[in-house]
Amino acid sequence: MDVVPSELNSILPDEIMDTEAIVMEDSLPVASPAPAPSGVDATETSVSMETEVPEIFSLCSTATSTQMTLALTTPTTTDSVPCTMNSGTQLLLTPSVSSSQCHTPAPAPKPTTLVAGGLQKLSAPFTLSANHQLILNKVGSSSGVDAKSHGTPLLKHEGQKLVVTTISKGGQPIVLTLPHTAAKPGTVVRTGDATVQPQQFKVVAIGGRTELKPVVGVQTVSTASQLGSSSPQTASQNQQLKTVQITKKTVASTAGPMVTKFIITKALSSKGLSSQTSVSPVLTGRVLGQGTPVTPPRTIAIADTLNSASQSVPTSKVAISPLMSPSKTVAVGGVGTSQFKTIFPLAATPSVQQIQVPGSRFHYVRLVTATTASGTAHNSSPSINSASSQPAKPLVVNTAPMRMSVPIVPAQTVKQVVPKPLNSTAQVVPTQTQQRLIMPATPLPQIQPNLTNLPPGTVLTSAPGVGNVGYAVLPAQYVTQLQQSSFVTLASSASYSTTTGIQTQARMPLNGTLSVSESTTRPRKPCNCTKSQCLKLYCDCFANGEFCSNCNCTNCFNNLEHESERLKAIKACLDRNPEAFKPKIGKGKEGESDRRHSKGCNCKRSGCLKNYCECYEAKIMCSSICKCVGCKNFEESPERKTLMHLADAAEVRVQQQTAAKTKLSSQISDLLTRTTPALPCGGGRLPYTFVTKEVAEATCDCLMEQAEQAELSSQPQAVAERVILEEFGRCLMRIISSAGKAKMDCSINC
DNA sequence: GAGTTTGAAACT
DNA sequence: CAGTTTCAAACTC
Repeated sequence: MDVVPSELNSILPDEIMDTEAIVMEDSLPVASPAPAPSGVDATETSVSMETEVPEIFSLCSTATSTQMTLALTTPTTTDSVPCTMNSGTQLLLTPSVSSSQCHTPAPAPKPTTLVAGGLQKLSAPFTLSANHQLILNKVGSSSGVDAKSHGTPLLKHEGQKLVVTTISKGGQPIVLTLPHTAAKPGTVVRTGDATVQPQQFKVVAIGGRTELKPVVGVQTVSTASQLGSSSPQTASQNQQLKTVQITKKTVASTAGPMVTKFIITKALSSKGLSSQTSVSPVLTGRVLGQGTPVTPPRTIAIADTLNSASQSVPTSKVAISPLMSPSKTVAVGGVGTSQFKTIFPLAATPSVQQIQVPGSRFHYVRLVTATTASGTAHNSSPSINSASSQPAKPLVVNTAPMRMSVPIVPAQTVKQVVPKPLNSTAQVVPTQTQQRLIMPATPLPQIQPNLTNLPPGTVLTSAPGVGNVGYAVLPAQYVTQLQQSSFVTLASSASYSTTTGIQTQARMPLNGTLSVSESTTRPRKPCNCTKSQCLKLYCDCFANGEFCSNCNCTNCFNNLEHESERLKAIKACLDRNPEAFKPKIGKGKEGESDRRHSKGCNCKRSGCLKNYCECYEAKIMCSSICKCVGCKNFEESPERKTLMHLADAAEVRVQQQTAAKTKLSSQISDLLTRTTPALPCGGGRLPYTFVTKEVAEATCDCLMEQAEQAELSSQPQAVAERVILEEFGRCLMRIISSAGKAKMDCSINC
């Protein structure tokens, strides 16, 4: 069987699956290139906006009498995952392995692994392993059979084939048989051969869960197709591959040390304006767990801590956005209009579900607080408390599942959310029993009728003691701001900040000064609305589902202080146009350009060659649906070409200037570094200005004093010089010591 | 920076 | 749905 079942395909969104892959080398041979399955239309891999994710499967590869549980995510409190990245493109993780987790064939009352958890139907709660992450189970053949009999998806190796067996929604087994030869990203290769063959999987984060899905040829075809390539080979040429390599050594495996290597390959289209390329991908921590910060140029944010306790996740409908993976930041659209969704990694991996409503620009996130026990999320502890104390009155959400919408952040707001471990007082990643999710989310009243009073930006929290579902809804820019600003504190033990407080934090960092990140990475230009109260689509902030922040608007109601007004305005806009908040730039019909204005422009005097024109502003050409007059924004337009050349030239100049400035700054920095003494403790370098005129004079005085004393005591010249030099050395030490102390004091005070 | 132009949004 | 008004951004000087 060489064709992926449609059920499986349906859960593999192209945008997610095309761009990521994990290569598992677990004493597994490297596979030869896998031919893309023929006769499969690449479009089949596309996923509807709202996708049912029927299964989470664990991949259990049979290995001869060896049993290994391999967690892709950060292990738990008992496991540590050293994480390194080479050349900024590869991340090496070395998780320890529990040898006895995966293969338990018998059903457990409180399943702790996927294998033991039974059928992983989306609609039914399931239990993840200790760290709530995908577990690759390497089991013996006999164990695999047992596990399969319990409905656990298995990844079996049969010669040259990798068979992923699971149960579809309809109860039908889904068997994914991998081609014998598969060596390319986006293909799945079997496991277990002595010959090294790359087995590649795609990490699919679904609603907070990360699933490792084998990449099959169909996906490869899709990728190639999307990237405009006619073959997988061409596709690979057009892609930049970001690889996350996870190396695992079994520690307790009965089979002895094993090395498992995962390679998460992020493919980026080289097409500058394509939706796949506008942003460096971010792999949130669900995939790999606690990670070491990754260095540029390509940042792969590895998620933070994970719980060790079992958690259940009531999964009903998990949205896989066709636009992006939930665990990464993906550009949608093109320059100027690209939109991004930033999804935060959560500690409780399976507890965030994303749901996208067809036709909606919002991505709904369902956040379910996981518990430490095997109970469902409905029994979870509250994730965010102190709702009553918040002036903005965050709603206490009942236990019913609810959907959260996530406004997509405009292109300018693209940021790589890098969850970084904070100190004890600043913790973004929730603890084991609590979740703190700050999610760019906006509830859509028409979809969430019981939350019609929730305007975008409302922070939803669960009440202490009664909450089981924690929601935090914040405008997208807050997410990015909060994420990038280290001052954000989401301590699990502290009371959750009020909504007003959060907003204040977003606008004003805790230290009272505008943070560099905020000032330099502000999502977009501030608005200048004066009459619309920023509650009409005239306001770009409002139109983008964001709060006004650092804007120049007057009488602004686009904030948490005016929730009700804002909600009404949103509702009014949606009443007028249900697609008011949808991106205006989207994909056109088949055969047309990839991007086009959803409504078309109506320009009359600008020739569609000025930024008045929304098409031109979005750097796309006018299409047949435009009603513009005298349009010059078409492919062969000489005026357009001239403008483009001018724009390119201007861009080059800007880049050159930027490069020159950077170089100058670097040189200055080097100069300062070379001219400043190093602290004895190695804690940095002192500013050269520490040697002030007064310090120099005092030093000279000391030296002169020593010289005079030596002279008075009729010391030989050699002795006098030595005394003077010793005094000079003491002076230097005092200067250094004082500087270090001052620096330390400064750091404490600051 | 003030004034003008422009086209989308809002309104009728 | 079309015409008009309002609005804020883009643009010009």
